[in-house]
Parts: sequence; C-alpha cells; structure tokens
Amino acid sequence: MEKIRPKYYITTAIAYTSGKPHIGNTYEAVLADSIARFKRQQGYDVFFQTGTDEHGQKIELKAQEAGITPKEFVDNVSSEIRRIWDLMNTSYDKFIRTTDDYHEKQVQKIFKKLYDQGDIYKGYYEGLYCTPCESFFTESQLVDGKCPDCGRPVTPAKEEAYFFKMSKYAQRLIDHINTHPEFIQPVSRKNEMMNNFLLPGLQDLCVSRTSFKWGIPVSFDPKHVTYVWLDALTNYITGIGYDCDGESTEQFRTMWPADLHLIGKDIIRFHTIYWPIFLMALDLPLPKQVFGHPWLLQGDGKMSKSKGNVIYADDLVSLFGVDAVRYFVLHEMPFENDGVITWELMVERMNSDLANTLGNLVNRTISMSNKYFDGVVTNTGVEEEVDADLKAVVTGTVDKVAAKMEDLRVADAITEIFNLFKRCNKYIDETMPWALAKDEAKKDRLATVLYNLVESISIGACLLESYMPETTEKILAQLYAEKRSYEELGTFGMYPSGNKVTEKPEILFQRLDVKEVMEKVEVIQAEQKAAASKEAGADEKAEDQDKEEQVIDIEPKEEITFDDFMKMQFQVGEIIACEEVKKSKKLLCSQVKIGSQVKQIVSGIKSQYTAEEMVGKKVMVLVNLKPAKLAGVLSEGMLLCAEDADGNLSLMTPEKEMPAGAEIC
RNA sequence: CGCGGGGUGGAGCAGUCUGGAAGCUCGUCGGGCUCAUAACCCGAAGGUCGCAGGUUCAAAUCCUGCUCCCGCAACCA
Repeated sequence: MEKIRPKYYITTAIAYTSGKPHIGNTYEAVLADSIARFKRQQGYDVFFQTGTDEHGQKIELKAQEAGITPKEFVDNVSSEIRRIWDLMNTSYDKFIRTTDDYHEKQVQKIFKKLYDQGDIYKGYYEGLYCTPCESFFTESQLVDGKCPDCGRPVTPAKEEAYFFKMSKYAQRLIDHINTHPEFIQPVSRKNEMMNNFLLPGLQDLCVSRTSFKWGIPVSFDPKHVTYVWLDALTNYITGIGYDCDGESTEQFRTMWPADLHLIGKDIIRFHTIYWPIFLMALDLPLPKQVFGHPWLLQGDGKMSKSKGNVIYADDLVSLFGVDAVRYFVLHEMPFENDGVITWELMVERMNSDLANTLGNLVNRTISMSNKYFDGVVTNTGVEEEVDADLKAVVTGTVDKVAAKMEDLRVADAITEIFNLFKRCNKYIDETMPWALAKDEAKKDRLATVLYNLVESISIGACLLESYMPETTEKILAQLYAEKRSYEELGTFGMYPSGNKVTEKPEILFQRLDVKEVMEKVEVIQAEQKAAASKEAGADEKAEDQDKEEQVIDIEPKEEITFDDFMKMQFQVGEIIACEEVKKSKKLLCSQVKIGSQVKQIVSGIKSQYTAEEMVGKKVMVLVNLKPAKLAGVLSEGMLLCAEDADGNLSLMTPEKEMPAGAEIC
C-alpha cells in the first residue's frame, strides 16, 4: 500500500520589481529551495511558490522615466528576476506575479468581501508623503523634515482611503501567538512584535490609494487601487487557487495552510500581524510558521551602486559557478544574526571546503581506483576495525541533517554533510591505500578500503542534493552511481560491487587565487560604477570632476506673502551651553543667548556637531516658533542649518561679528 | 528607566534554557604522508568567556549593578 504523502507548502516573499535583485534577495530563494528540495527528498508532496510583487507608485514612476508602460517595465524586471532564480537552480513549482489575472480578480473579490462584512471602511489618510517609498508619514516621523526611510523630501497630501480594522482581530492574534510558540521564528522576534505592535494596540491599516493608478482597482470604487499588503500577501493563497466565493481549487484545499513562509526579517511585522489578521477575516487557517531570516550583508561597507560594490548573483556565478554560490550563501548564513559576504570570504570557502575537502576527496578516490584496480570497485569484505567508525559516521549523517533541517538550521545541516567528507579524508590517512598497494597480499583489503570510500562518497553526494544539486549529479556520474532514496541513505553498502568508476576524474571545484579573483572583481565593479553614473543622468556630470561644485534642487514650496514672512522672527543667538539629550540619538540641547534672554533649543544635529564645539557659536535662530517637547525636553526655537544632498549640516552664522540678539531681516 | 538581541583565543561563530574539566571553522606555527587540486592527516601556540559584585563545593552558564555594539520603536521645531 502506498502511503499518502504528507504535503508541504513553502513560499518565499515575492520580490518587488523595482530593480535587479542583489545577492540578499537571491539568498532567500536559494534558502527556500534547499528546504523544498529536502522535503521532497524526504517524500513530502512539496509545493514551492515564489514570484514578484509588481504594483505601486514607484514602479509607475520608474516606468515613466524609462518611457515605457508599467506593464512593460514589470515584464522586464520580473523576467530578469525569474532568470536569476533559474540561474540559481531554484526548483519552484510556481512563479506568481501580482499582475496575473487570476490574482488581480481574486484580490478584488477579497477586497469587496472584507468591505461588505465591515472589516474595511472608508476614511481619510492625511500626512506627508514620500513618493519613492510610497509611504505616508506624520510630521513627527520625519527625519530632518524628510522621509525617515530614504531621506528624500516629502510632500503634504491628504487622500480618501480604505482602511482595515485591525483592532477587531488583535486579541485573537495575541492568543494565537501565545499558544503557538513555533509560529514566529526565530523566537526572539516574537517579543518584538508583541511589545511594539500588538500590546500597545494596533493601528488600522490603509489598504487603498488614489494617488497612483498602477495597482489593482477597487471594484466598487475604481478611483482607488489596492495598496500593497492586501495585494502582495494574498499571493500565498491566490497562487494555489483560493476563491473567496467558495470555489477554491483542490490544490488550495490540500495545500493551505502554508507550512512555512520564508521572509526577510524586515517584513516580519506584515507576515505575523497583518497577514494572519487578513486570514482571520477571510475565515482561513493561519500559516504554521513564519521564519524571518537574517540578512546577508556585504563586509566592505554599505552596498551602493554608485560605489560599484553591489554583489549580484550573476557575477558570483560567472566567477564561481552556481553550486559554489549556493553553498556559500547557505553555509555562511547563521540562524539569527546577519551573515557577511565578501569576495575574499567566498574564495576562502570555495578553496577550503569545496576544492580541498570535497573536490579533492572525490578526485583522489577515483584516481586510486584507477591506479590500483583499473577503476573497478569491488567489495571484497576484508574489514578492519577502523571501518566501523567510518560507517557509523556515514550512515548517521542523514538523521543529523534531518534534525537540523527540522529546525531550519540549513547552515548546520550542510556542516554535517561536510563532516562526512572530512571523515572520509581521515579514513584515507588511517588506511594508507598507497602502502597497501605495495603489498600484493593486501590487495583485497585495499579493494575494500576503496569500496568503502566510494560508497561513503555516494551517500554524501546524495545528501548534498538539496543544497548543491549539480554537484550531486557530477559526483554520481563520475562514480557511475545511482541516486539513493531517502530511506537508503542510512544503509551502507548499496554501491554495486564490481562497478567501474570513470577513468578520468573531472575537477569538481578549481582552487582559486584571491588576487586573480579580485582583479576580475575590480573590472566588474568598474562596470557597475560606470552604469550607475550613466543612470544618474546628465545633470550629475559633475561626478568625475571633484572640483566642480554640485548644486541641489529641492521641491519648491507654495509662494508666501511678505506678511507671512514678517510673522517669523529671526535673531542671532549665541550658544552659551550645550549638552546631549540622553535617550536620544540625534538631539543636542543648547542654551542660546538671544539679547538679554536665554532660550533652550533642541536640535537634531548630534551626528554633525559635538556638544563642545557648539558652545560659543553665533547662529541664526527662529525665535518665535511655538515651543514643543522633543524626547521629553522643551525646545523654544529652532537653529537654522543648510543641508546638502548627503544630509551634511552647516549652521548658519553671521558673516561679520554680530551681537547676540541682533535681528535678522 | 520604550522593546529586544549581542559582547567567548587573530577572524567568524557554538556552548548559556537544564551550573561540573572552554569547543567548532578559518588563519598561524610544527610534524606526518605522497593517492590527490601545493591538496590530506596529526599536533601546538593563542582566551582573566565585556566590567564589577553576589549565590554555590563549583559560574561563560544563575542573581544584581555597570559599560559598549546592533536591530525595532520614539525623536530631528
């Protein structure tokens, strides 16, 4: 009787199609792929979904800049992302795009349903809007009057919008999280969500926009388009055939709820709060687990295209090969803390693990088989004591790997497999085949030693399949070995005795020289830089010529009257004392002498000025600004600064010596 | 006193829940071996486990205080 295979539904976050994905995005796809492949190997009926998130104002604008329609734009980027996923050999079963018609149709139905049942209501969204980030901010959220995320200017905006009533389901969610400790992984994230968002009380979530068109229209109010999360998150159900009128597919009924949503730690909030609440509103079961994986960061400073140090999957693959890149990202990524990727580290891993430990092991084993037995591998059964430990390690690995995978500790799982290969290398030294070969009487023992090695490598190679599928194929091909089933990986001795291995072993991973690699990297970086400065456009030509001064254009504000201007009172102030505001990162609190009075003014300039150097400066002060508390400290005015594109600040000081209190007009 | 995570040989990390000889990978140094991709195997050096107290026969591990780093939240008049 064939057993019914248990199902396993795994998803990645869908990638936003505003540009080419860097290695960090790619990492997520590979991580999900390794888990999906492993579950398949274990016999699960796996469905692995990934895809692209394609709506939003940012895309609308980018398309406009490029002079093409948004659809054309996302078609390009989406296929580029898919190309990279394919390049990385990810075995997704479904690649969903949020512009797919079934998805759009379903999102409209879901929106309507939630509206009809009163979970979504119409209201107004008011605040300051950052176009590139597509986010509204309250005045208090701004950084230096600019977008806290990207630092670009914001514009005031008010729009009619639909909101989702989050509070209604909050308690149910809190209970769920408390009774399902495995729901949010790693567990440390759970507290963050609870303390920062759930326990203080949830804000209602804005789910529609009228400020742009590139989105899924709200069916009963077409000037609105669905705003990001209700559109993006629902891919997890629409992709497998959910229908909110009850016409869901068979696939949906078997696959949902998802077993694992694999996402970046930056969007844990949306997946562990908003998404479950949407599902509750739709009366659907919640996903079993959400894993917010850490990030893969670059060692040499922040990534930026203009610095030319962004690491892309293509470049890595062309230098190292697909499996080496897969190995690296999977192995280097710890479970909780961020991982680091540099070209040097990549070369080191490649040389020491892949070339030395694994590649060389396969190579020396095959070479010896050819040298001593013309490639024929025979189990003559002449066992010695040392063999027992080798076999124990080899046959025990599968369970160790499975245990690590169960906890999503993929890096540790891979380490277990490499321990198997290291054990093999040690075995060679213990048995010294080259010594056995000199003694005709020990020929049978020699045969058994080589048989044990070939068998061990076969098992190890099969275990590698989830992580480095091509390497598995290559090794098995050289050994003329069959792929084992999962159950057979714990059994020693299935390699057919008398089988022949290849005559000419192929180098699996070539050792690399760091210097040579870095030379190639420099070429790549130069190209990237060139492309970036081209992209930056004609008005930034100054880039090459440091001496030429840059100019900055900012958003023009509304015209004001002379009267408006006269309402503001500016005076020269002398800073007579200054200290840091405790419990804040950016604030300095200054005592400013203006005429005969002293005002206390708090300014967000700690990153640019120390408290000591502030003292004694004469600065331009807006004195009649309504006092307000900042981080609990009273501020009675504003110090004026000039600011450049990088956020560097310069206090405005009088050009000639002026007394404190002098009017500025 | 906003919430949380972290500080362990040169580098990167595990160990902390459930106290009981400080471990792994890489690097360095020494030795072995020669089948193999200057690879493989063995050994050594190197740590007051952030600081200071406390509990205990015994603390990296438990308790208290302090300090530094990193996320999230707040803040930039």
